[in-house]
Amino acid sequence: MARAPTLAADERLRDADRSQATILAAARDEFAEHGLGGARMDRIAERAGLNKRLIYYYFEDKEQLFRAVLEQAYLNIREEERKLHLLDLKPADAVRRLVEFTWDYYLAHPEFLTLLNSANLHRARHLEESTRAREMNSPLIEMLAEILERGRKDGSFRGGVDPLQLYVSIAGLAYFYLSNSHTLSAIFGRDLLSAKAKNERLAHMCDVILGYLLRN
Amino acid sequence: MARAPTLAADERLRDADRSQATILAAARDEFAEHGLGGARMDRIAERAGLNKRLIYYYFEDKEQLFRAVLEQAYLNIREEERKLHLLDLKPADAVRRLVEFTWDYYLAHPEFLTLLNSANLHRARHLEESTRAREMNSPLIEMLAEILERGRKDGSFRGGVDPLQLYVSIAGLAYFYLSNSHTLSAIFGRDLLSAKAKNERLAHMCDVILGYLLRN
DNA sequence: TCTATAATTCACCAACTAGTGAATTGCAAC
DNA sequence: GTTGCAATTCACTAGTTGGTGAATTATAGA
Repeated sequence: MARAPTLAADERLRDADRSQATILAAARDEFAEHGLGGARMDRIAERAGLNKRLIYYYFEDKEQLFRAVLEQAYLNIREEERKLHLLDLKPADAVRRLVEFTWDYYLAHPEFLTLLNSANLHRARHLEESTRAREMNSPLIEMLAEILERGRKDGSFRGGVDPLQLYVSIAGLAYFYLSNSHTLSAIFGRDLLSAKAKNERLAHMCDVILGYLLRN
Repeated sequence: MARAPTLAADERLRDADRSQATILAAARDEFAEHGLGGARMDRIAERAGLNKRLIYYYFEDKEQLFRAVLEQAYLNIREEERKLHLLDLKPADAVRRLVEFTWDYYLAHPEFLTLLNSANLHRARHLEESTRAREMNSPLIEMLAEILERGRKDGSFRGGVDPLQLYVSIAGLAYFYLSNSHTLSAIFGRDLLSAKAKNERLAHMCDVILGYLLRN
C-alpha cells in the first residue's frame, strides 16, 4: 500500500499538494479500518510512504486530520449525487435512481460508512459549527422536496412526505444492511454479501420505498 | 459511576459473580462510549471500582471482554423481544408493535448501537463461530415469518416478503436515524433528537413499513 | 479455630503513541 | 550559481497502555 517509490518523469520529488492528498488518502483508509481511537499516526505515515512529521506539518494533529478526512468524504458523495440529474427524471424514476445510487455508492465506498460511524461515536464534534457541511448537504434535500412535490401533483405519490425523513430512510435501508453485514450474517447464519443477496436487498429496498411512496 | 463504596448489610466484601457483573457493565459503558480501539482497561477498572487485575482474572484480555459484553447485549434485546408476544396480535398490529419496540429499545439503549458498530468495524470476529448467537436470534426471524404468512393468508399483506429483509429494514430505519443522528443533525441543520422529531420519525417508520406491507 | 483457596490488591514493565525541536535538502526565483 | 524558504527527514520524549508475577486477604468449609 506504500506509495510507489518511482516517480513519473514530470513529477518533482517534493510536492506539497501531492503529499497532502497522499496523507489524506492514507488517513482515510486507516481511520476507516481501525476507527478514530484505533488509528495510529505511525501507520498513516507508513501507508502514505511519508515521514510522520509531515502529517503534523500539514494537519496539526490527529483530530484535525480526521476532520479533514471527513469533510473530503462528504464532498465526494455529494458531488456524485449531483451528477445524477434526478430532476430530469419522472418522480418515481428519480426516487428509484436515488435508491440505486445510494446502494451502489455505499458498496463501492465501504470506508464512507465506517468513517461516519466513527464521527457519530464522537458525537460529530468534528463537523460541528461547520456551516460548510450544511451548505454542502442541503441542496440534496431541496432536490428531493422538489421530486416529492412533482410526484404529489401528478398523482403518483402520496402527500405529506418529509423529504428529510425519506432521505434518511433510503440511506438507512442501505447503510444498516452494509455497515452491519458482519454481525447480521453471524447472528442469522446467512451470507448477506453474496451477489445474489445483494441483488435481493436492492430489489427489496426499492419495493419498500416505492411501495410506501406510490399511490395505487 | 463508580460502584457505591457502601455495601448492603447482607452483602459480602468479596463476590465473584457480583464483581464479574460489575466489570461487564463498566466495560459495556466504556466500549460503547469510546469504541473497542478507544476503550481503556484502566478506565474500565475505575468505572467498576475494582482492581484492573481482576478484569484479566475473569475475562482473560480486552478481546474476550468485548466478546462477553457483546453476547450479553444480544441476550438482553432478544429477551425483551420475546416478551412482546407478537403472535397474540393481528399481523398488522404485530408488525407495528415490532417497529415501535425496536425504536424504543434503541432509544433506551444507545450503547447497543455503538457496541454493534464496533463489532462490525472488526468484522464481527468477536461472535464468529458462535452458534450461540445464531440460536439466540433465529427465533425472531421465524416468528416474523409466521406473522407475514398469516397476513398474506388473511389478505392484508402482500406476498413474497422475506422476513429477514423485513427485519433488517425495520431495524435499519431506526438504527441509522439514531446511530447517525449527530452527523445527520449537523449536515442538515435540524435537531433530530427533540421530542417532536422523535415522534415524527416513529410515525414515518410505521408509515413506510406498513405502507409497503399492506395491500391497497 | 484453623485452613485451603478463591478473590483481590500491589507494584511493575516493555512496548507503544501522539507529538516536537532542530537539522537537512530540493527547488523556484533571481 | 547562489540563495531563501518550503518540504522533508531525523532523533527523541513524556506519558500511556495492555498485560503480569507475586503478595495479601476474606471467606466457606472442616
